[in-house]
Amino acid sequence: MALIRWRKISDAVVRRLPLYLRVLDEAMAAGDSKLMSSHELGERSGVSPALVRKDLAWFGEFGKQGVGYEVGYLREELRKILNLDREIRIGLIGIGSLGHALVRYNQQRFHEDDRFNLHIVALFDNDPAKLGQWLDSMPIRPLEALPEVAREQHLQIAIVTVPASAAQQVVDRCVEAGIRAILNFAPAKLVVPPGVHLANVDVSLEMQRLAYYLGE
Amino acid sequence: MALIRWRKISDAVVRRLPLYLRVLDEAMAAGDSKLMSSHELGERSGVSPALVRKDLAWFGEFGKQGVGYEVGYLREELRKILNLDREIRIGLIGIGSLGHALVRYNQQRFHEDDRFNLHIVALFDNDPAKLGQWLDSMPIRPLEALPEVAREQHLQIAIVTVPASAAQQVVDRCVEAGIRAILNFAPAKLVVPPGVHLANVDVSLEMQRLAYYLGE
DNA sequence: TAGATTGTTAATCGATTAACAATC
DNA sequence: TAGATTGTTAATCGATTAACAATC
Repeated sequence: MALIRWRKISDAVVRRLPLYLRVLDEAMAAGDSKLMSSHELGERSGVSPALVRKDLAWFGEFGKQGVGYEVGYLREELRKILNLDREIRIGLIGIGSLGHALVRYNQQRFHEDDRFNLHIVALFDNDPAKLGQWLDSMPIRPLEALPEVAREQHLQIAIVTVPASAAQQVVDRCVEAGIRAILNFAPAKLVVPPGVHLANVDVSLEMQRLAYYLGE
Repeated sequence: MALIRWRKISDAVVRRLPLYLRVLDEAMAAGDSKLMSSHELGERSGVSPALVRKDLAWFGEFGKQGVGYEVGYLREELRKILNLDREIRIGLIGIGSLGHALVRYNQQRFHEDDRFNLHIVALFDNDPAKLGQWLDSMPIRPLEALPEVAREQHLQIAIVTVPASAAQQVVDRCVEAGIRAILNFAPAKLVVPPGVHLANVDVSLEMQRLAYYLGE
């Protein structure tokens, strides 16, 4: 698989891989048939069968002609491709109500599923009232501790849940601390240098987008 | 604008309109120049100038050649196009920690900005322990009250923050209650009939997607 | 073997960009 | 007027779909 990565995989493809993985996880949990065709995998993930095959083919040959894909095997391969076969350690910056919700959700998921490897392991906030508080047995630290903690705790992803006005500054600090993947919830257009990956979850943008369709 | 809607506007276009609106809001708040070119609007929203002009042209002629777009005017037009020029009433279903966070965020935004018209006005949850509780001066009601409340309160959007296992059922109830726009936070592929619009915010999908890039 | 489904190439579709006449 | 920028058309680019030989 790494062999084939010289050709850059488009973002549209990468976006669908977790969708496929989820379907395989569900099939595994439900004890469905050991085999799944691109037709069924596509059906259950909302993607055409041809596109499923094309997406997977970027990374290797995982199926058997006339048979389909072996659920357990394809699932393991997708986990490797997405780097989800090992623990990924995450720092969360901004411990407001959304931050709380994300920590809670993540802890639950992490503890009830031993194959779920995304793990929030460090919390940061600059509000003096929050410093010293603990959440899920993690201390809330000042942002200035980020470089040190990032190194010691091997943080690889940062989740940013601070107000929009502080977000760019916080992201800059993350980049300085060597973090190369950031999930931003602040409603702001942020800039990161090449090589750093930024994903945005913008709830108010989604709501405004939905409002458009009310006029139809 | 409504005149031109016989030709269906693509989802990619609709997705960018709130981006433009946000830039105009910010320019307005900052008291920037009264005029903005497609170049600047594009720069600040991360879209090419040509695409900005093309997107806007679907809805009318809002600019002046040689001059640009009048910030206040274009903003008002975009608000109309997005139906954000009047109050949009929203029901929230599933009052867990994420639901709490969304209510809190929405109330704050709604009260501090009198032009922000997206308003969560009704709360639902089926957990008996939560029924009878109040949140931000709204009672938490059972889901079975949805059809009645949707009618009385003129709910137009539903936000779904229930567990994945309950999400399809909840969405079906929303549709029955006449709601035609749904924002789903549950990590599940949901099905809605034609004419109903579904937007998904899937945090774990975004995280898994980011994890991919850690391998580069 | 016969039937089914993959991996892959060619065709299509749609979205973005480039270019420029119109015009403020 | 001269310079600038829109609205719009044509060209390009990339992503999806259709089709099918390979093969299990």
